[in-house]
Amino acid sequence: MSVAPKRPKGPPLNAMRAFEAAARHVSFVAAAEELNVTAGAISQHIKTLESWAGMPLFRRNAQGVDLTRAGQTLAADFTAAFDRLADATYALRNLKPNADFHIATLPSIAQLWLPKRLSRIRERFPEISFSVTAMESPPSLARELFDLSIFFATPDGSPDQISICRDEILPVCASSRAGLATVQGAFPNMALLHDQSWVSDWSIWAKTAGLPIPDPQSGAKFSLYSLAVEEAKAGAGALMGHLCLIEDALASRALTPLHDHICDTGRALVVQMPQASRRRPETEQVITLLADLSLP
Amino acid sequence: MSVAPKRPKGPPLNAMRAFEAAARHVSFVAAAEELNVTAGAISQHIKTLESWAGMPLFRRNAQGVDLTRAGQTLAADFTAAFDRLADATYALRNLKPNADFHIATLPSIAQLWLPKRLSRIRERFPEISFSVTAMESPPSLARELFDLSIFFATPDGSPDQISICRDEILPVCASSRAGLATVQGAFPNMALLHDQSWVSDWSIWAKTAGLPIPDPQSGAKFSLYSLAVEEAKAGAGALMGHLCLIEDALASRALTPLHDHICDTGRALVVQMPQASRRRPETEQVITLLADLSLP
DNA sequence: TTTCTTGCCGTAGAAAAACTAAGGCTATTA
DNA sequence: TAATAGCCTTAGTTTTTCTACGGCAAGAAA
Repeated sequence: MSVAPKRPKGPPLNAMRAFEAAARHVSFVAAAEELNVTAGAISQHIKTLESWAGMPLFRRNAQGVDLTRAGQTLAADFTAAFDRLADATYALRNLKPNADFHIATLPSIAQLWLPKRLSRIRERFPEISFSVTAMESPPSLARELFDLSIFFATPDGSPDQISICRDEILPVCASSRAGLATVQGAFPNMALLHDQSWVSDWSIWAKTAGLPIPDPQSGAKFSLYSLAVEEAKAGAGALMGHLCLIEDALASRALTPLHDHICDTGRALVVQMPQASRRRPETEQVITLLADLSLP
Repeated sequence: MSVAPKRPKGPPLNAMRAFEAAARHVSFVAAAEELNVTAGAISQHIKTLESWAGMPLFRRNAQGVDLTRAGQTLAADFTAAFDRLADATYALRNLKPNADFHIATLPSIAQLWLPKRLSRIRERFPEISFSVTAMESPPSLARELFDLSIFFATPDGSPDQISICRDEILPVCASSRAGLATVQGAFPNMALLHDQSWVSDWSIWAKTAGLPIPDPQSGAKFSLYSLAVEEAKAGAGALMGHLCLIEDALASRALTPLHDHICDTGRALVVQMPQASRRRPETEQVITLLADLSLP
């Protein structure tokens, strides 16, 4: 006769959220990044949930995790539930008229492309504060409270995204060294500069240009593209330039093309917004201002 | 140029849950009871949410709370979301084959009606542990992890509930005092005994019996009906007996009716189960055993 | 092979969140 | 006029959650 004094407690909400994120990403580290915590925290949450359920939900392999049968069954339910909760959260946030407008984007876009546009946007909406969060890969707008994300991507035709311009690349260097580069036999006749996460830029360009480059991954690597741009301006070598990111440097003649072949990477600068019901009223206008080409 | 380093954080999950419960009950204390915390905790959660949202969600009046316009808008969204989450939670719990089976019921039912039936149920399902949680009012099975609730209620014809027997009352007292009670002019000729939450029992019976009782709310009040039953057995006075709760005492002649009028309160002993998708597989059989009248 | 890298685990201590307890205030009920 | 019912606030405690960091195992690279 066990007369329990307390109502049965469900599992902790935070543990459920951690499980949902981990299941969706099939990765503890990715879930941790989404939730802004360490992977250890995710691991503990999931252990809590597993011990509540009395069975394992993930199989831990050395090179990653995957869901058990039970875990798979649950993941769908939890994702549906947290989707609804995200709806409610957006609704809550959107009640506030002048809440912060959050933009997620690549560090390079944040530094090289956005500032000019953002200042015009701020002029247009002086009462709203615009926050920019830099990250390496696009957040899920179904889950995180961003009002806009701007990344290089292959457009998928969804009505929630708008393609601003194609991602076109061509080699550039400091104008002061431009003359020297092309006269010799080897191309380019100087060190290569790379962004750490775009190390294959030179190979891609070389292939479409039909210009064999001996060792297209050699050279200095920078964790931020803007650092590589600065180095290039300073004459440190040749950089594979993404047109939309170096428009200023080209206009001011700080950088000069090393070759006239422009390679289209097939991707584009894509602005993605949340599903219609979650959008801030300003969204459309902000996008118009972002896409506007008539900049000073 | 505010480049925020961190992803925007949503409101704390626990605050959302507290808000949802408070909005549904339109009461902080009721929400607190459902969530097994104090009202102060709910109050703080809601304040957290309100400060996150930047606007009040509840209006605090001296005799209770009510939702603001904004709060009303949100309540529906949050309730939908937590309903889904409850689905997921039930699914998680139901993965475990022999998880505890939780029954919610009135203290009086738990003490006077359930034990006999429960022991037969335990015989039938020796591998499952049955927990009984006593509470004053039925929990929401859409939200709390109970597998069954048993309360006095007016049946509403839902397929998720089964009516076991009508709630019929008649006055009783210790058999040793039965002869004395009815001979005098006043009825009953002894002190009245009451359960604190059923103080109008005597009035209800008196009205249908056509027997005026001078002061039907006077007499000793007990916080538990079973205490009143014990007192009655000990000869302390007359109790309004609920037939299904005193069946044993009547059978053993520890208590004797003081009058032959039986009053139907219009309510019934109702067993309620969660919606079909959330039920434990044993539920139907458990109910059959509960409803079975052929008891020793 | 050996070494590097990636991703999860475990533990301990630190930080943050949540909860309780207790005293106050206001309006309704007796 | 008192008692009751609800909510509030504050302070202090308890519980939860998080980070930091050393470990381990498997696959990739040298």
